[in-house]
Amino acid sequence: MKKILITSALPYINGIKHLGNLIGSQLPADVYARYMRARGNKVLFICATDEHGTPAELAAIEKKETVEKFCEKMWNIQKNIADGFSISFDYFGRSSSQQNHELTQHFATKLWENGFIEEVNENQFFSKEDNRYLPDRYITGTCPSCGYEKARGDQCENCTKQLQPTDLIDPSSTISGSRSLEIRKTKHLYLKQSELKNKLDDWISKKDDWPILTKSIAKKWLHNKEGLKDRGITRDLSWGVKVKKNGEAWKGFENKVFYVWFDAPIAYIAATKEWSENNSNQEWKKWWITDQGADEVYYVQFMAKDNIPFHTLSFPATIFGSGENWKLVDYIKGFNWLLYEGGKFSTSEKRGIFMDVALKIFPADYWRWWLLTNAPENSDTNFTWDSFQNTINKDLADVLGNFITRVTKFSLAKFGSKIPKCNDYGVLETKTINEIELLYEKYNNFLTKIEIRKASQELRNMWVVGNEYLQKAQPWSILKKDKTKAKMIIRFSFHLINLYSLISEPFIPDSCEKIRKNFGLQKKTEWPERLEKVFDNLTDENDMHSPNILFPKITDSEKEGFKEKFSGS
RNA sequence: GGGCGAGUAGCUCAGUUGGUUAGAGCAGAGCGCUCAUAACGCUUUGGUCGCAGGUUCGAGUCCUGCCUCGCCUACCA
Repeated sequence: MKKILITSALPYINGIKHLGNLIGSQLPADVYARYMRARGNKVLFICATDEHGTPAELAAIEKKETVEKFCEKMWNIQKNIADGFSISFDYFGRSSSQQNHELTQHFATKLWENGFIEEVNENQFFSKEDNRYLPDRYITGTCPSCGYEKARGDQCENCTKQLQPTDLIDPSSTISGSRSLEIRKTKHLYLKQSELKNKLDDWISKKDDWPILTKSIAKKWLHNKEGLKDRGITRDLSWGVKVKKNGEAWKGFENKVFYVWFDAPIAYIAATKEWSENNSNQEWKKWWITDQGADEVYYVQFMAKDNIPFHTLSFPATIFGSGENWKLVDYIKGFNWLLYEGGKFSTSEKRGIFMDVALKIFPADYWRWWLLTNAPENSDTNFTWDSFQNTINKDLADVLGNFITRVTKFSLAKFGSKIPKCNDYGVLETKTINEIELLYEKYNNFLTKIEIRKASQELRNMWVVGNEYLQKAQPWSILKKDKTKAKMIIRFSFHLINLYSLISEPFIPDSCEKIRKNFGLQKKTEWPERLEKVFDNLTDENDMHSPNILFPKITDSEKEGFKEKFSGS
């Protein structure tokens, strides 16, 4: 038994996430968590909302709510949606928690003591009308380079030139449109990542097993022309973690908060602490502090590629710089983008499918299956309705669902509502078990290595074996001459169904639960080392209930309707 | 411009340290079965592995150049 800590990237609080966000972190993390639990490991699967920053404040203003209230509401919504997709978090916390405030301040204090934080004077735009400092991208003006009138303070979208907000001609606030902006001197804390560059480089260089995507992004940031840059970790906002040192206000930073990217990853630790304290224990230390047990933990992070720099560099820099015994990540699984019908998912243009809407139109397992079998592990993946329909109808309805239906209906019609007795297996059954055993081993290997697509293919291959078996065994014709043997075949088939309901659980947990319920199969168990065991463990008293269609097919007209509906504004 | 990745059957992809006739799923064709969500099973048609050179007894797999696509990053001389 191993201890495995799993975190998925924190979803930002300002809105409902789309399917790309789901497959980029929470969903594959859930597969891994479910698998590792099923294999008898001690798993802790943690996530939280990322709540601080200007976008959250603005979203709250738009909704005419206080930012606290807004975040609480959105946290609930995001939590419910995650539940809707059966994401098996052990704890879903919030970056705004008391624990995160304290830990963030603690890290800042340690970094300061160790000389990895410095105070830097900067000029920044202040909008009188909005009564706030404006982040670069919230300033609009004319691009000095190409004359485009709606260039943002960080970049001109027209000519792609990188800009400083002070470069803009006739700048205005994106929030209010106000032109009464002034440049104010303000002081910020910088994390001296550059001084930790070699340490980070050494650390990453040793990670031979990391995916190319993860390592190449990290290496690029370390070795580009300017090297690893120091980064500002404070902002002039009110919503966030107050800048404190040793628990007291940090002189000169009384009205500032830490920048989200600094406090967000710390929230992995803080959320674990929340979880722990809710249970009135100190378990969290065993997961996060190396000399208190965490050195035995295998820690895996899941995220989309845009988050990789923070997890390979910034957060480790925070941990290294603290000089304390915090657990570092052991493996980072990064994902590419999910595209929608060849283009990008777009919140503003309402293009693509969002998590709340997805749950309203199809069961979670449909989405899980398609997304996981097509996980953007090696390159961007394109979601199309045609592919979705085809994959679901073929894999879930025809291969798995129909196998279950044909066994069930036959058994009900010929033998009644009890699963027939008779474990007197013959050559064909042994052969079938052996065949699945081979696939099962591959499946386990892929899941261990977090190769989601490949694992899903092996799972499907195991489902196919069920249909092949029935075709060869032909219980419908055997029944005419040897009723006992027909019973044996059907019982064996039920054992296959039982097996599928166990091992498919990381991918389609809701359906697996439904299957077990419908057939009165035994409670969920750990996965066996050897499969023979599973083919022996149905009791004689299992009833089957409503043989409803488990996976209704997606019709052409449904598909066409959704294509139209989600094509964007 | 630089960095990274990808270009393999109609489509989506897999191809481990270079080794005998290049694989899977879907789609197509034929046959079989009738328990089943017209589902399933078996057989089968598709590939000069982006292009051109090179290394090697032998390259989809290594090297060089080029072309196309995607992502990241920078516009410095």
